[in-house]
Amino acid sequence: MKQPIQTKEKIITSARKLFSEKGFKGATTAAIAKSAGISEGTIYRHFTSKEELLAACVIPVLEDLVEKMDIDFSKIQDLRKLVMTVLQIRLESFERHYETFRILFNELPYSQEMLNGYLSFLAQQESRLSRMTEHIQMLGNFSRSRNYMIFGLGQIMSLWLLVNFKEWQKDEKLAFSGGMLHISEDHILDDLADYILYGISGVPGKEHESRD
Amino acid sequence: MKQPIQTKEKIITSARKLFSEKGFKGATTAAIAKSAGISEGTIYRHFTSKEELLAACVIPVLEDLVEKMDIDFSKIQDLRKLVMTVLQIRLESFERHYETFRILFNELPYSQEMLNGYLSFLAQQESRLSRMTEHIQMLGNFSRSRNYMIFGLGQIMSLWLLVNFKEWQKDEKLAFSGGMLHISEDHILDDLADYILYGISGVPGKEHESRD
Amino acid sequence: MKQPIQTKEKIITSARKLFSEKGFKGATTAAIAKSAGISEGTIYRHFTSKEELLAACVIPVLEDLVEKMDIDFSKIQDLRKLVMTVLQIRLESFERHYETFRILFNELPYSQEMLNGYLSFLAQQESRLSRMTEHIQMLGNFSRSRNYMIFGLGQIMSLWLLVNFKEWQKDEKLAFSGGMLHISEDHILDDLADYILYGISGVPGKEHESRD
Amino acid sequence: MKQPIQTKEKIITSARKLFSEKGFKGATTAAIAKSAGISEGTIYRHFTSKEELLAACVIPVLEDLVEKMDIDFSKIQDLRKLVMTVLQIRLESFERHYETFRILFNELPYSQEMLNGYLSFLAQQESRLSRMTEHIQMLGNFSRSRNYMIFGLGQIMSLWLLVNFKEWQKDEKLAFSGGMLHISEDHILDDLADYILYGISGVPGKEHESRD
DNA sequence: TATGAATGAGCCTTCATTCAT
DNA sequence: TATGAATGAAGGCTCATTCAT
Repeated sequence: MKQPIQTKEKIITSARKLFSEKGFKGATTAAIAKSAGISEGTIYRHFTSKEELLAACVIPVLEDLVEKMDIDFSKIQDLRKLVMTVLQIRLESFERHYETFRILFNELPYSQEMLNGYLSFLAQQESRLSRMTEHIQMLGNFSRSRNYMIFGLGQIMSLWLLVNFKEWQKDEKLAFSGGMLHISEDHILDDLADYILYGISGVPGKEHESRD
Repeated sequence: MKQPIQTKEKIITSARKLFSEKGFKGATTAAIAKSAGISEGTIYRHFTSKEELLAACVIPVLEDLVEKMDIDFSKIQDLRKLVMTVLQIRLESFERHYETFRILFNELPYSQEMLNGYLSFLAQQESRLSRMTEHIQMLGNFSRSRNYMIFGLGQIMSLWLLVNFKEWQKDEKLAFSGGMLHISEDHILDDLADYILYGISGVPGKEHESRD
Repeated sequence: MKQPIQTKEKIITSARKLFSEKGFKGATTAAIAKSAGISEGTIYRHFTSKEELLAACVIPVLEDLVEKMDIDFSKIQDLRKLVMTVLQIRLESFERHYETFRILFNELPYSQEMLNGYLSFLAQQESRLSRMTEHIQMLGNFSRSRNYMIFGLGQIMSLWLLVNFKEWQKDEKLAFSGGMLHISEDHILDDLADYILYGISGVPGKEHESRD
Repeated sequence: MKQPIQTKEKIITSARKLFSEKGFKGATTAAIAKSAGISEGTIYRHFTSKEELLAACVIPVLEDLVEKMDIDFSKIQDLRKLVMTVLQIRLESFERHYETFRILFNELPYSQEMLNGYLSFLAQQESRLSRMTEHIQMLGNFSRSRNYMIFGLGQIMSLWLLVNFKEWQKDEKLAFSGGMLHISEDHILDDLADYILYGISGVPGKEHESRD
């Protein structure tokens, strides 16, 4: 028996790349097979359909994420550190699994299955987040803004947009200068933490800077 | 003469619906024609290609947006009010043109043309936003956080997610209860304004509420 | 009543041009209507089908030809002159009705109807040619080569090719230099008459020239 | 492995037949597939487009012709024999590759590509023909008629017409009796050679026959 | 008579999937 | 398990023809 597992992995890797670049419908099984260096028929030895292959591209990453998120935040006593930690984990995930997240976010609207999958992922995170929120309140006697969770998701989207802009620049697909959006990567997580904690009013007591 | 304009509008309306539901590739010209109650060939008397039809679905809305954004913010002297105004306009746009924005955001990654179109739209808004930011600073002696623009985009995405959740519920496509995310629509813009202004630390001096 | 005859003629003229350029299938009714400056529906006021329009392009010219050929060759007493006359008439026809002949020859293979039409035209000419042949023999005591009629058709094709080469050059469609085929138009009919009368052995008694 | 080569050949054979009968536009891929006993999609595993299939029908025959024409005429010392040889080769080509030549001649006017291809074929033959002509002159001290090449093409067209008449009769597509044109196939090449050498004045010294 | 919007059958082409080897 | 030729159901698009005005 030749390495069937390697073959399966090769297919998934190629599929992930092409699904992310061209979308689910835009990536043909022929292109995937060619990119994986195998024949078209072989795909159907390992997956019963193109849809199943799509799932195989996304699910393991999602599972990996759940695992990665399994951190005991209760040990973190500094609120800012806690926020930073969460942001860092997310940013890292987006960067490491860029292709998978592109697939996820782009196909989500068309696939009830993926949508439910992702929402159940969010639901799993919910209790964790609730606990974290309590922890946050305890730490800083902060008000918990109503609707904070959806605002938080939006914040996460900032990170996702950032990663996308970076990837686009890498591919030189974009005449776009990050400059237009005044993105300075060096401090982005610090700034985002400040923003989350204090909004545009800034850190209390800290001198107002006029930087951009 | 039969009503040529009505026909064209019917096609665009049907196309917008189907493009938004199934994506550009997923919506077939046959389905669009059927939904519009006309024959497939008729589409091609009004548009030279499916791509052109897509453009016809998106462009007028974008132009409408540019117009809608043409507000003189300098007259607004209250910072909170200014933030609320911007958020309200965006939320209204998302709600009124839900289908078009779905198309826009979902096809953006695959269409260099649309991407460039949207980025140039953003660029147009940039100087306006810069001026507004200065105005903001003047109003409240607020620090302008570095990277504020990308954070702002993320905040806008919160609104976009909100509209999506609402539409999904409307279609009963979703077993999802907004409750999971603790969304209470009544105060959402108020809360978001607070969040943008002061972050999770909340409005200074205001009693911390523990509501959700 | 506006000039319906003019309209009909305009349609035929445009159709002739387009059928000749693009072929019957390649010329669309839309293009014909546009070129004629009328609407597509109007074509069907004057012709029941595209096929009928094709016939209307070809038939009048064919009838005109029959008329033109109605010359009393018996009065011509010089054989060379007789041959020249026939060639001249044909060349003139090809030049004047270039478009129609293009249609005729190009669509002949696909249209049983046109083929039969053209063959019956040939058949009509047959008795005339027979009489002419007898006349020829009488004039010059020439042998009548067996199969002379099909050879004669081939000779006529030389003229047709000539006209085509000229038209192609006119359109600059062709990098082709008539030079390659050593065509010198000035003497072409003279030379062809010589060729028909004496073949490549040349006119007896005449000095052999080494011209090209 | 199934027989891929056989399949490709089957497609070409069917395409050649249908292109020749109905023309390029008149022959549909569906009809070709059905005639070849394969599915429509299979055509596109072997050819990237209908145009490429057309080329595949024509090119090999043209290449075969070039090869066939590679005869050393200098060894032929009898002029009549030389002429006969050339005519025989051409007639044989027309008969063997009847379908291909029909395609070639019928599509030539609409395809710049095929036209250029065929003209470059003619150009290749030109130097050969020039040499042959010199050879002819040497052999018989014959005059080289100006414009001989285009007249020669016309003569070749005689053969082409002949083959067409024969094929039409074979298909019983034609009420046409070759008799009308007084074609007697037995001696046709002999007669054509005579005609080319001596025109309608006939072979000098030979009794004038009054046969038809 | 003239219009031109509408039609719908049919064209070329693509692509996920199957199956004999 | 792997192959790759074959499939056939669409897909986007064209165009001769019709018909209400």
